[in-house]
Parts: sequence; structure tokens; C-alpha cells
Amino acid sequence: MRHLLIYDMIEAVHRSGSIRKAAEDTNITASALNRRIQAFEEEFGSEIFERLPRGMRLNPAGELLLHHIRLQRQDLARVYGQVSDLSGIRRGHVKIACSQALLPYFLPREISKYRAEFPDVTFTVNVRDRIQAERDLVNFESDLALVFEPAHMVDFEVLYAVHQPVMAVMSAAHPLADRESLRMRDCLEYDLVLPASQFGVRVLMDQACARLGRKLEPVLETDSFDMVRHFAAYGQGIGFQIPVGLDALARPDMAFVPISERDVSGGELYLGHLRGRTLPVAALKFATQLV
Amino acid sequence: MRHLLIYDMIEAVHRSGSIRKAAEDTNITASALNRRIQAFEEEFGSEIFERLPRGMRLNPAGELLLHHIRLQRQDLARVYGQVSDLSGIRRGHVKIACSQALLPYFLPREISKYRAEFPDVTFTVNVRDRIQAERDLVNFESDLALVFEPAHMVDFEVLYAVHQPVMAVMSAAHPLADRESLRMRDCLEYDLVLPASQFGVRVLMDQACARLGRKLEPVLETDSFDMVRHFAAYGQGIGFQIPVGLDALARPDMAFVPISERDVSGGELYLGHLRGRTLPVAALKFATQLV
DNA sequence: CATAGCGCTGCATTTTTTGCATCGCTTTGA
DNA sequence: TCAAAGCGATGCAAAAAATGCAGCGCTATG
Repeated sequence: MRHLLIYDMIEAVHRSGSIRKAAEDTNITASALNRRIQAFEEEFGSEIFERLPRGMRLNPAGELLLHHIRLQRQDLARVYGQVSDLSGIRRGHVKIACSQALLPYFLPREISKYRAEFPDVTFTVNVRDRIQAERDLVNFESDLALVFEPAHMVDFEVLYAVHQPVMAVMSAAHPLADRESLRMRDCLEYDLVLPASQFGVRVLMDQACARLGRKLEPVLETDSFDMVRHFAAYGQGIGFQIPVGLDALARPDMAFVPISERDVSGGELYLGHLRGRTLPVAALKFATQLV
Repeated sequence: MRHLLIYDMIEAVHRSGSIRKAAEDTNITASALNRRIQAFEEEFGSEIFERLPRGMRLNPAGELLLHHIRLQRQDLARVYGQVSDLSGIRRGHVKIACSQALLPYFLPREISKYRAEFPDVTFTVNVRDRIQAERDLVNFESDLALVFEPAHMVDFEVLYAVHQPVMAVMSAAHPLADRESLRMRDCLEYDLVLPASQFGVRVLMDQACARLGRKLEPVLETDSFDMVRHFAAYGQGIGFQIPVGLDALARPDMAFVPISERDVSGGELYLGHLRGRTLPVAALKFATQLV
């Protein structure tokens, strides 16, 4: 959209921090870009950038404007989607921020399923922790968030919530592998592989152990669940994950055993979007499928 | 904003129904306007107008786009307000849709009070019935609505509600003028001046009379409360109004007597805005004052 | 069946935007 | 300490885009 190019330019300057760098991205001369920014500020009635010796930086007015730009872009995308829908075409793009647990099995499966019906819909999936996911929604960098135990849910409008107990993950040969259910004290006897502290599972487990008067002392702390799984598979360690992160058709060399709710009460996996937003058609349909 | 001119043009064509008429409003030639519309449709990827022999008309895609245009305009106005706020200037414009009852005393008083503090804020006040007021909000033609007994409140987000009994309005010389409270059957003995059927007061009274097995037979039915007041003042008629429409410092030649809640239960006066909208600063402040 | 009103388009003209070269400034690093 | 590098700003000519004018073909109207 030619008439919205100035918004792209403003964002480019914001991203790169200088007119000259932004000029390259925008396929335009620095001087032309400079004058367009100046002309915009002129008619906007206020400067939107601070001129620093090293470049440009948005001032508070610019921050407000940037938010408007993102909002209007998203709304325009929604309109595009609805117009495509009118003409019977099912196109669109869905941007998702989600917890790592959703990556290995759940989301790939759901996306494939959705694209089987609407092959012209594309996806962006970003791994975000509970705090970043909400920030992404606010910045319109994601349409949907799928998060375990979101931190502060001020701008988060919940579409669906599902309870997830914490599961112990271990090799099928592990002494505890045949149990129906595990108590926390059972696990503490073994090597523990735990997610880093920004993850919801870890928060729940820390709380549980605090109640028992014990402290978690993991052999391995990682932000990668693949790491957890492999470490557990090839050693005597115990990892932890929520059911949605575990393959329903478990491999024979792995065992998943739920931790008793008496110790760790589990948490909620939330699907949601930015409060008050009207989602693009494609995102809304995908959300409906997930629900 | 030069880069949003195309939106003005689209709206102008939509309003006037033809390019040639819109061209006059836009201070541009019909040919230039025509080509801008065509260029826009080209890059939008879809026609937004139907070409009829007698002019142009928005197609469904155009309707969707128009809604986006209005939304983005409102959001931009909000940003302007916030930027003005940053620089310490308190400017802005507040658009209000309200029931007629608010016009004579309540709103003028509140607007004066507000403008005493922020003289650079301007107002638009449109009289709307309960249905039109909500439509105005949806079309972004009003920021706030102040309505007695709104009809269907789907898109209406309530900021405040206050109960309003129905008051009988009559000359101070009227036989009933000294009562503390009136029953419906007392009123039915006299000439009645009633608001037209789209008004909330009338709806409540019709319901009340239906319960009594009676039918309201007004001598005068009008959509102007001034008419009601004058007719009541100079004759033996009884008019009806809600308290907010009556001057607190009543004139000596008029009397206001509440109708017993046993007959007419009264209704709610609602202050609200479009669900999910972020109001411009000035509108929000004014709403806060009203509350 | 003439007329009035509509959207559309070719062409010359005007207006706007762009690129180039260059200025003045500040920070950086030898 | 001082040259170099990087920044935004600007004058000027060239390029591109938007505009106005005149006129086309069409359709509903009276």
C-alpha cells in the first residue's frame, strides 16, 4: 500500500536506529527518507524522533504513534482476510507465540491439520516464555499466544484453558518407570533435569518443594526440552514436562509418569489473544480448531 | 494527513454516491479522484465500489474497508490526544450521542464545567434515540453515548448506570401539583402529553399501562420535550420526563411529581462507549467527570 | 428520443518526490 | 590530540507522480 509506505519507513528507522541504515532497507536514498520523516513530523504536528549524534530514536510521541501504526496494520490485515473470505479464498497468516512444550508434537500436528484444509494459510511460530508472550501480543508481533501459566494476564484475553499435571519423564528402564503416579520425595532421590526458572513447570515445582521444606538441586538446568528428553533417555535422570509436550504415542524407550497432584498441583495451559482485539480470520479459525 | 487523504476521498465518494459530487467536496477534479480510487483498488487488490449507472456504491469489501478507515481514524485521534497530553496541552474533541432528556440542563452544565478546566476541548452533541445511539458508536460517529434504556446493548460497554424514576411534569396550578407521588390511574384522568414511541420513557409507560389493562391515549404525542414542557405549563396537561431532564432549580410555575414505582418502575440511564474501544483522552476524562 | 448525469481516459501541465553532492556536527580510536 | 567515520540536514536539478482539461461511451429519466 503506497500510502502507508511512510509507516514502513518510520518502523525501518526505528528498527535500524538511523536514517542511513534504514534507507538501505527501504530502497530509497537517505536524503529522500530524511525528508519524508521530516514532512511527516511536520503534518503530524510533533517530532516523533529524537536526533542523537549517533542516529534517531523514537520519542514518547513516536512510541504512541508506533503503537497506532502496528494496530492499524493488524486491523488492515484482518480486513484483507475478511475480503479474501468474501471472495471464497482462504488465505492469511497466523502468528503464534507459544511455550516450548508445544513445539515438538502439539503445534506441528495442529498446523498440519489446519493446512490440510486451508493450504494457503501460512504460520509464524515463536518460542516465548510466559512474559515475552504477552509482550508479543501487545506489540502485535503475535496474534495468538499458547502459554503455560502466563505471568501477568492484564492484556491477555483467554479463549481456552486446560489443566496440565506435571509429568516425570524418564528412560523406560528407570526404577520408577512402572509406577502409576509419583510423589515428589520419590523423585528427589534421583538426578533431576529441570527447565530454567522462567518456565512455568519450574515455578510450580519450586513452589511444591518449598512446601516440603526441600530445595530442588538439579544436575542439569536447561531451557531446551530436547536436552531434558535426551538426558533422561540415556541416563538415570528424571525430567519434567506437561502432557501436551509429550508424544501421545510414546516411544517404547521412554516412560511418562504423572506427579501426584498432592505435591505439585499442575497448572493451566492458556490459549489467548490481546484483550479487545478482533483477530484476523485465519487466526480466529485456527484458534477455534485448537479449542 | 496527506497520506490518509485517499481515505477521505473514499468516504466522500461513499457519502455523495458519485465521484463527480465527491470531487467538489474534495477540491479536486473528478478525473483525478477517479484515478485515485482506481489506483487504490488496484493496490488493495479488490474493487471497493460497485459501478452503477447512477454512481458509485460500496460493495461488501468496501464496507469492511470503510469500517477499518473509521477505526484507524479514531485511533489516530486518540494518539493525537495522548501526544497533546504529553506536551501538556489539553486539546481534543468529544463526540456524544445522547437522549433528548440530557440536552436542556444536564449536558450543557457538564460541558461548561469541563471546558472551564480545559477550554481547548470541543464537543459535538447529537440527539439520538436508543437504537441510533448504538449505531453511532459502531460507526465511530460518537465516542460516548448517554442513553435512557438502550435497546440492544451488544456493542455497548457500560461505564455507569443510574436509576431514573419517571416524573410527571405539569403546571404549578395543576390539581395534582402538590402530591408527593402519583399513581398511574391519577394521571389517566387528565390530558396526557407523551414522547413518541421510540423513547424509553414511553416504552416504560406503555408497559405499565398494559399491566393495568389500560391504553395510553395521549392528546399530544411529540418527539420534542420542549413541546411537552410548554404544553404542560400553559394547560392542564401532564407530561413525563426523567429527573436528569428536569432543571434541579425548578421554575416556580412548573411542578414535578414522581410516578409511583409500583406503577412505572423507572429505567436506567446508561453512560457507555463502543465495546473494546480505547477512548481518546478528552472523551475519557469527560466520561470520568460525568461518572 | 433527447437530455442529463455517470465513470473513464489521452494528453499536456503542474506538483511532488527523489538522487546527488555537500555541509556542519559529534563521537571514536589511533 | 586530531583525523576519520558516521550521523542528520539541505540546495539543486532530474525524474516521477498527480492533476486538470476536454471529450468518449454508457444508461436512466422524463
